[in-house]
Amino acid sequence: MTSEETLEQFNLRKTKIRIAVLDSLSQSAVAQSYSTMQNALHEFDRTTLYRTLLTLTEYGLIHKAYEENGESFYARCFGCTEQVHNHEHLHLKCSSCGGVECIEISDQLKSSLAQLPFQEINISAKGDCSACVSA
Amino acid sequence: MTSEETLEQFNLRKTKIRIAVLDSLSQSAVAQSYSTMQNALHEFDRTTLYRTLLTLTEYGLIHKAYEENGESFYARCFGCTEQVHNHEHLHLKCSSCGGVECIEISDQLKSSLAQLPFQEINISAKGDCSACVSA
DNA sequence: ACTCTAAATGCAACATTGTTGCAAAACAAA
DNA sequence: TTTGTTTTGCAACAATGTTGCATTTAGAGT
Repeated sequence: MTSEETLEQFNLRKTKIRIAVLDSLSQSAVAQSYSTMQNALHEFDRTTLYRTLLTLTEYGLIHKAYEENGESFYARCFGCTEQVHNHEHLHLKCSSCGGVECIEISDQLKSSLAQLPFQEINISAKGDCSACVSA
Repeated sequence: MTSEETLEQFNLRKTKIRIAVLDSLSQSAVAQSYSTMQNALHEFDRTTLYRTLLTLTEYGLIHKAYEENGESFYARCFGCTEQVHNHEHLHLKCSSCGGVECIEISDQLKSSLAQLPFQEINISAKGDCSACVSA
């Protein structure tokens, strides 16, 4: 599904920056930092980017995968809605390249987490991402 | 063990702010935000607080329990050293009071996490903290 | 107690991000 | 195309992250 179709599906206006952000995150294997996106989308005002990320997060199209020292990383959501967030993966901050990767978790870990009486459980870890390991 | 004794054990100078930060976090049941500490320790410069938190984190006396929207929460470490971090608990951000609580995790979850090939695994969740639930 | 040296602090300064208000521009429906 | 609503761009400010440097302090030795 294209970014335009996705926005349409969620009844969101198809603006340039929303399409650009969705396109960018959809094509990226790793989560992108706010500053990276700001550089890539320098044609837009940073406030607009800020609010775009808020809106897309609110509607469950993207999620904040990782945050450290004031730097936020965003990734495309798959299978999330405004009501149900399905983030059954962990976020790996690469000690080598600094990137953030979303990684699927085992069924065992999923069931352990499912027993917890909390919402929006998020696991982050540090290590080497797949790109850096294979390099 | 007193904060002074702890600092001595780690070969850290016993300065006023370090003792104050350790005392404060040791007595607190929940993690404290940077801004909270800054208000409580307004006699010290915020840069000094910033560097104190860095140093105490580096030596494993405290840890950053949670970070969201640029607000960091710190908690006392127990059983951590500079080399080995033993953060086998999750950090619960209370949807009600906004506080951050450290919660022990089950052995099952611990063993699931132990199988992962990553370091510094951190679990955060949102829900109601024990104080707000019982209130 | 005094001195010395390394470490820590306070202050200034700047970058980045978070956040809000408001007028102008863009979008979507009629 | 017109119109009403939403979004954007810009200004502005707060908070935090971060560094450099001169001053002060802590701890060791005398």
